[in-house]
Amino acid sequence: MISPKTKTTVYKIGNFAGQEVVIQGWLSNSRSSGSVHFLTIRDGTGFIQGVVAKNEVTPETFQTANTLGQESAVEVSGIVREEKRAPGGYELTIKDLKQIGPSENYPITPKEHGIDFLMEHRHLWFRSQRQQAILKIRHEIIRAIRDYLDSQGFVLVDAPILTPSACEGTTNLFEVQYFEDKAYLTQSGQLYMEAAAMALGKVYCFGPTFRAEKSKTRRHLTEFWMVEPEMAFCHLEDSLQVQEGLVSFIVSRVLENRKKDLEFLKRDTTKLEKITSPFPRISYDESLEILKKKGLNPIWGNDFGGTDETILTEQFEKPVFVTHFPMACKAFYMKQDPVRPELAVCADLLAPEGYGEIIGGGQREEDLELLKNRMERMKMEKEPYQWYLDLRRFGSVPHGGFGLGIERTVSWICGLEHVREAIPFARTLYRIYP
RNA sequence: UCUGGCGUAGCUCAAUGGUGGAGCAUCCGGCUGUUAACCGGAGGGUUGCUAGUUCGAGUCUAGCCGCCAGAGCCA
Repeated sequence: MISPKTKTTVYKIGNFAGQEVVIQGWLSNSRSSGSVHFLTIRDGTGFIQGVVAKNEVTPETFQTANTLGQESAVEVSGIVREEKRAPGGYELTIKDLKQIGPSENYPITPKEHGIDFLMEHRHLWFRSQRQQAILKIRHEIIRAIRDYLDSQGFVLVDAPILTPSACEGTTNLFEVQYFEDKAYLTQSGQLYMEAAAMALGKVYCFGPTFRAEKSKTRRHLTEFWMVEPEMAFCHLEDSLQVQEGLVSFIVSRVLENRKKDLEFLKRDTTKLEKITSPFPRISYDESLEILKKKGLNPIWGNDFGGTDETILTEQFEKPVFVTHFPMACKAFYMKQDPVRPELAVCADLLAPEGYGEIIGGGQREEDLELLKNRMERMKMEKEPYQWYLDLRRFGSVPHGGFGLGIERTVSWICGLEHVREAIPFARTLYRIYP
């Protein structure tokens, strides 16, 4: 074992210029020029090139450097040296090298690979620099969400994953055996958050949600993460201000703390720098006018398709709120507009650059009779929802909230082609391995 | 579920209906500044599966399987 005193990480290596340090990591790539081996070592905090020269190390160490396979686990000891040619500014002149865990025939070579192969090897793929950058940005986004909501006085209330019935439809739920009964994996914690908001005022849940939809697009996963804030004594405009505050805070924190990762992903950060409060608001009716001017033929009452969203968001540099959708395309709990009952008091937030809907939200129907009537019209069973109707029987207040999709947000901020890269282990229609 | 596309070496891809190849990876050799290093050599194949057309099928036809992109639905 090499002395643990000088152990450090690639991230902190600049503090040790001229000194001998120990790095523990993996060999991500190697090259050789005969008497000099160049080993690219990664340790989770960064990548650094180690140089092993034949006349500076023992023959055994030199031979080890020559035979290490890609992704071998190693412990190296070497002198930190400033090096203008190195991408990180520093190199390691290796003095000693130990193989901790061997690796032979690593499947992901330094050449291009197809997406199916990479997804099949997801457990190894995210050792790559690109995937590490995405995972770090995802972490920063989640941290920013919690920091922001916590600082605004929200209380985290965990919603159940196993639920007795559907929040919305029933066809797109994963059914599981629950002892003698059937249960479903949650598709939203929102109804539970309404209960929590009546106890604590401002709450949010953060967890996985599940949709058994047979969707096969770059924006869909069957298991994805959502943050769902819910607020009592809240009108639509209050909720929109929380949303634009949250989203602009997320973007600014990623720009502040993960600039290098964004650069590695070749993300155009000038577009992200424009994401500041407030965001534009247009009504559903206005959005149809915009689509008509662009030569499309939208039908009033229908939800947007992917093309509609792309064209709409191209009109704005910031995310845009589309408010007051027709009741017909929204869930039973949405509050209907008192002036125009065919509309819901709701808003979706569409991300720029064609990334589509990242938030859906609105005010909830707080009137017991209106809610019961609507459930009857939609032929819903009322028995499983008695607890939910209780919220309207005992001190009902105007309230609302929203759900922000984590993977779509990560995908937008990172500039990804597909949400499957925005989550560590993606679950899609045809993939549940690894 | 629907529409379109693809399936050839471990990986990424070539191959007019007529002897299945290249680059990378692997193994061997060379090189003291490489950056997806480079140079020389070697091994590596039930062309997704089944049936059919044909003197002859990786190539054409049908069915099935797998994957990709999009639609619907949604965050």
